[in-house]
Amino acid sequence: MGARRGEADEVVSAPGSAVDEPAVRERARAIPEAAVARLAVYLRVLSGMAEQSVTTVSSEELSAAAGVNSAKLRKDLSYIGSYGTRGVGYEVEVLVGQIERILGLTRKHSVCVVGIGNLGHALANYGGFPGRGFPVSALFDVDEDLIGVPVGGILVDHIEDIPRVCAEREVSIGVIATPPPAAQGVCDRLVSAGVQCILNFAPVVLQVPDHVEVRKVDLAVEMQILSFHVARRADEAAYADEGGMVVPG
Amino acid sequence: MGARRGEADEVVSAPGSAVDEPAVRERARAIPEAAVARLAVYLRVLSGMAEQSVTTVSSEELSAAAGVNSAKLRKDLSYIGSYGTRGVGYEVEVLVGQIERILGLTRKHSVCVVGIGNLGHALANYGGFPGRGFPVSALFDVDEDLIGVPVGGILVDHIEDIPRVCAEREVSIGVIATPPPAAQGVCDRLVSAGVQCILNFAPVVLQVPDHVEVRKVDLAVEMQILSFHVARRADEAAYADEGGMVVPG
DNA sequence: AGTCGCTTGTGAACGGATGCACAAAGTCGC
DNA sequence: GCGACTTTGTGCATCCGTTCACAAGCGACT
Ligand SMILES: NC(=O)c1ccc[n+]([C@@H]2O[C@H](COP(=O)([O-])OP(=O)(O)OC[C@H]3O[C@@H](n4cnc5c(N)ncnc54)[C@H](O)[C@@H]3O)[C@@H](O)[C@H]2O)c1
Ligand SMILES: NC(=O)c1ccc[n+]([C@@H]2O[C@H](COP(=O)([O-])OP(=O)(O)OC[C@H]3O[C@@H](n4cnc5c(N)ncnc54)[C@H](O)[C@@H]3O)[C@@H](O)[C@H]2O)c1
Repeated sequence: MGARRGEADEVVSAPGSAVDEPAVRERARAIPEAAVARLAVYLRVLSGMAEQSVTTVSSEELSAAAGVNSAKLRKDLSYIGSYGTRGVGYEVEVLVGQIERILGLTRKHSVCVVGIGNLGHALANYGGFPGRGFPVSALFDVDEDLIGVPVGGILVDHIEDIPRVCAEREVSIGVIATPPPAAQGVCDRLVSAGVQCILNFAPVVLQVPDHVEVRKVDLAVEMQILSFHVARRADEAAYADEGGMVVPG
Repeated sequence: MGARRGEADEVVSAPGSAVDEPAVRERARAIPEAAVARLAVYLRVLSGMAEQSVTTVSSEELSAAAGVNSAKLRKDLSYIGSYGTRGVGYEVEVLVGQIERILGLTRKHSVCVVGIGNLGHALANYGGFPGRGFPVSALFDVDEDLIGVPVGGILVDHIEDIPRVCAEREVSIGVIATPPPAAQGVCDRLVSAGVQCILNFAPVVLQVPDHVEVRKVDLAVEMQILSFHVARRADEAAYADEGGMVVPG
């Protein structure tokens, strides 16, 4: 989620509103964020199964393939409706369709990448996005040597042209791959151009208005989390040595 | 802090049962996973402040810079100890040191990258890892044309050599940037070589033994989560239009 | 010393996510 | 058509993480 300025935290549920139907609202808006992330994983696994002509799958099989608990998987699927058959399982095609519907993948989402350096090149050349409904349709940089150069089949435009090009190509997701100091400025430009979703690779905390959704990918943070686990494990080992733990086997 | 009026309130938490908690003192290192991730972010913000010669910072300032709630920040910091001064704030240097200690960053963690394609090249060339205590010290691929070629100053080795090279260079973190079908095999090799932490970019669910820590970066999933929010927002707008919703001021 | 204002650190309440366990609901075999 | 078997969908208890609110502690100023 995007960082919000001062305090004003947005309350998701409508307060004292008179007539409220929390239970059976046709489209459940109440899907937990964590469940959404897992649905995307299930979708990938299911797509793979569909390619191998698997027609039905049980929660046990699917959960194993996705690396989660089967009860959790069933609960996740229950958020989007009841599409299983008791005693049998789920039809792969149906689940794929329903998850795509919920994730909004029935519509194409054009992507732009800003900052065509090492990472930007890799992203622009990556075939995995178009294949999943996220065509990369615009690239931007400030480097004059890059402007007009084709990368992954798309010409690089100057960031001054973000508003025009994003509007023309109906960009709905902006990916930031610039050096950290440039990220906030680029972000502001994207927001001004009407882009409401941003994926940020620069290790900075972006400030955005409430209506813009930001997700970040921070590799240094990932590594530091791994480092923490190494350290913790070392601590535990030390404790086990000293505190007399019985090693099995 | 919590001793309300009467001081000898110690025994408050003794609900009935007699012998129940053997694991009270085991490890004070019970820092929630989510807090660890945020500590890494605080560390980066604090490092930036230190560079600008900021010496002290309040929880309010730091939390704003890190994009979180100030109470949450204080609680996160409380997991690692009490290093603040009431009425004043925290000393930047002290916090940096303590967070580094907790995250295990006092030790260098050598990294290897497997799969030197688009993404692997970007990672190998990235200067942000060495600068944060994660030197990239080995690269692997299967492509004969790449073996022996220097990328980012490191020669690419064949994956057959993973055990030897990883041992020699004391690699503790393995990064997987191969095509999805190769990822599990590479993962198994890394695990056999003693690598206990893996960062996976391939969109597959890796199976590993319990003692190995895996984190994944899945860009397609990130985009699909963004897509979900776009769809949800569209739904809400449609609902507001149709169902006469009162927009709060 | 007193006290005033500021900020930390933390109980406690809350809310959301997880996992268990089981009734409901279906299929299959006979 | 019936009963046995399988698997879903979910109520419930639990756990984890977030947020609030405030006493305790510190420095500054008088
Ligand atoms: N390369 C990696 O593997 C990697 C890994 C993790 C994070 N990152 C982060 O991703 C970002 C990009 O990394 P990189 O290695 O590709 O850097 P890079 O230096 O190779 O590329 C940065 C690109 O951004 C362009 N740029 C600079 N200012 C700009 C602006 N104001 N508007 C638009 N474009 C601008 C530059 O011209 C350059 O082409 C950095 O923030 C980096 O910290 C990179
Ligand atoms: N490029 C991106 O921006 C991007 C984005 C998201 C995810 N990914 C994922 O990252 C991975 C790599 O992407 P890429 O674009 O760099 O692919 P790529 O095809 O450019 O590179 C893959 C590299 O892996 C090597 N390789 C193949 N089999 C191997 C094996 N068994 N052992 C070691 N190396 C092997 C190939 O020789 C090649 O050099 C893929 O799984 C992809 O889905 C990439």
